[in-house]
Amino acid sequence: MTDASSAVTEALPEAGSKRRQIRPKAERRQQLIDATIRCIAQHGLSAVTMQMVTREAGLSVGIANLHFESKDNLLKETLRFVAEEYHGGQIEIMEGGDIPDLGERLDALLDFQLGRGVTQRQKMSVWFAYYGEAGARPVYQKIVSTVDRLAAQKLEALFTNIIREGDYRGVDARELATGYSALIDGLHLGLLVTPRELSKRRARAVARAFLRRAFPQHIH
Amino acid sequence: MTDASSAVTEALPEAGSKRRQIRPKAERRQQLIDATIRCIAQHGLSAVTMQMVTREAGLSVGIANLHFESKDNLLKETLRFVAEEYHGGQIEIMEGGDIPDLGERLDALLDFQLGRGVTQRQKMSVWFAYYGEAGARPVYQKIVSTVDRLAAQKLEALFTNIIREGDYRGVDARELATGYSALIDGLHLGLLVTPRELSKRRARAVARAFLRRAFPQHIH
DNA sequence: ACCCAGAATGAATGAATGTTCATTCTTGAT
DNA sequence: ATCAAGAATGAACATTCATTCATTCTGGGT
Repeated sequence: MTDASSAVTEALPEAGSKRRQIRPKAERRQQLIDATIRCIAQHGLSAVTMQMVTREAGLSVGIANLHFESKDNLLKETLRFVAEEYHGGQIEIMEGGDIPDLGERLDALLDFQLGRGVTQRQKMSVWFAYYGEAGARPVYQKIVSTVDRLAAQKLEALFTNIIREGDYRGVDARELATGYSALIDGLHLGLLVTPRELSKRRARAVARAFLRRAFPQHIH
Repeated sequence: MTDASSAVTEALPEAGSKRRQIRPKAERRQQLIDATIRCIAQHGLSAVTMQMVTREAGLSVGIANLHFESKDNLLKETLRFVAEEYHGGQIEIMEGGDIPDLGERLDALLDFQLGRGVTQRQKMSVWFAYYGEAGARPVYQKIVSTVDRLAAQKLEALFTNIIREGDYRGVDARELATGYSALIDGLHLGLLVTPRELSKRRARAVARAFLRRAFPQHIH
């Protein structure tokens, strides 16, 4: 027990902190999800491996199967996290009483949807990686459509209020909401796949022009 | 073995034609690309294997590496095929002298983009499967942006002509073309991921409303 | 000071996959 | 009828990956 070797081993601070740390389950789960997002963005969903994710997280391979039961599940939970983060942010703005002016609320929504947080390559990559698999994986479809439906309802409600306030004629809130959502999705796609041709600045201008054509009094 | 087992085996016509057929290279390539498209749509890009594709094509595994040098290459060529098919169709309509009336040409474009041929789940799945990987694979980005750029130019030219013809004020052809393309992409995404909430019929109505707001004289 | 529940590790395992290549078969020319 | 060119086959191989689990380690409770 007075053996010196164990003391030396224990005091090794060289290659990062090698020290094994015990942390609560929730924290480790988030750590792994974050690492998964980075891996998907950098290598693509189809190239992601468990070894890759756990190395990125600075953890061992066993831990991933301890907190998530399988790779499939880790990927599923990662999608759920990204989907809820995005839609949660949207919904907070749309139903938030923080911004009473409807025009300003539209602006805030647009800023969120095409702003720094969401249009990070990381997040967009994850987003579309899952969309790509959604056709073949009902689980992904379900996760996305669940949050999607709620956001669509809130957006439609916001548009309905704006139409009433501005007394706009010949505008269908539901149809316009579908169009606006599709437009934002399409712009995200452009930002991801052809960033050379579409800057964030221009994407914002395009979305703003769409809203201005529909609600000229509210967007200047 | 009193029965003529070997003769029976040879004459088995039951499970498709077992007979080995020799066909020209170009035909086999297309056969494999078609099978790849079906596999991606059904199982997702990340689940596609060479065995799966060759079985779907009714061929052996070796043949794929004979005509394409690797799996990577097969996938790359499949993307190129789909991309060129889609953009080629668009461009033909946009620059085609077949339809002199500009409003009708817009209609034809919309019908193509949201019509039977393109919105087959198969094609859309492939489309977005690659978009999902594009963030991590420069090769895919390049293939898509090459054809994309040309289509964008043609669309801008068409819009410019329409703006001149209709004497529309305060409309920027370039900005509108970007918006329209993004809208179509977003609608495809909706058709793929949430087909329950977005029918083809409604997608068409949404796109048409977008155009009508911009070019009221040309779309009725 | 001691203990132990359970967090963390990573080598081992078995299954799956891309690629190769020795062999077989088809076709058109001779 | 014969033959060569090359198209087609699929068992074999090497690699990679997800998952397991015997073992080690940590920190809060006593």
